Amino acid sequence: MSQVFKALGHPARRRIVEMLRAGPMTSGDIAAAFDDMTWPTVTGHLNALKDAGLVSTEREGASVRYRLRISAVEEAVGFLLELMGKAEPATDPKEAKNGNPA
Amino acid sequence: MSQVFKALGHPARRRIVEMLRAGPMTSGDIAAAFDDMTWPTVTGHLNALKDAGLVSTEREGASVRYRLRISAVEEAVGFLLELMGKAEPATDPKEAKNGNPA
DNA sequence: CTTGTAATTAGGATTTTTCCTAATTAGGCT
DNA sequence: AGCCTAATTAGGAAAAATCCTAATTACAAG
Repeated sequence: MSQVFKALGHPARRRIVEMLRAGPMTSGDIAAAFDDMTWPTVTGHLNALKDAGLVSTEREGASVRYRLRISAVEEAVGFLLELMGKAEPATDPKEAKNGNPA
Repeated sequence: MSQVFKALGHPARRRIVEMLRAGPMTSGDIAAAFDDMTWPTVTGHLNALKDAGLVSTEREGASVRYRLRISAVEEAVGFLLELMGKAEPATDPKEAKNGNPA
């Protein structure tokens, strides 16, 4: 969970996931959209997003396609909605930490 | 927006906002809930949350009460829902503070 | 004013993040 | 093979985050 929020804490990475909302893109296309940073820097951000589970990759010939993983977004949404009182805490045995009188 | 996500990227700070969901608390009560970090460290986290707009403060005698600011949470939710295709992009006057209709 | 409690700020050591250039891996093509 | 494009890794400098102890501010009560 920390990694997801941390990943979204950087403007460049938010911009990337926004771009991916329209559909998968290759590293090159993503990197080309940033004229203010180098390709390796973009790769670094993509790695951060991947480590957070926010994107997945598929190789396509010489290129690599990055795809948004909605399920990771849903996790974060769940936490926030719960914070707003609009969702119940996950009754997962794993992460249930708070006694929530809903 | 970066500050909100960054703030939520730390487990201690997520735990604090979760605690505040039940209602406002004083610094002392919050700090007392963390036996693994010192009071100044907790203050640091509270400052981060405040800078992000996630909490507000009111002095109450010698104590200071921290209150969760739902509106900041809503902003973040808006971004994520939009990412999931379940909400329209905010009518983007640069950085819409509050004016997000439904 | 002095003392005690609540809370924050100051200063600094350590770790992590960020972002560059240079080098490298991976794949396609002739 | 050799070469070109696509993409990532390596290495390191600079900046930011983390978290401590010590000092300080804010407030209430005697």
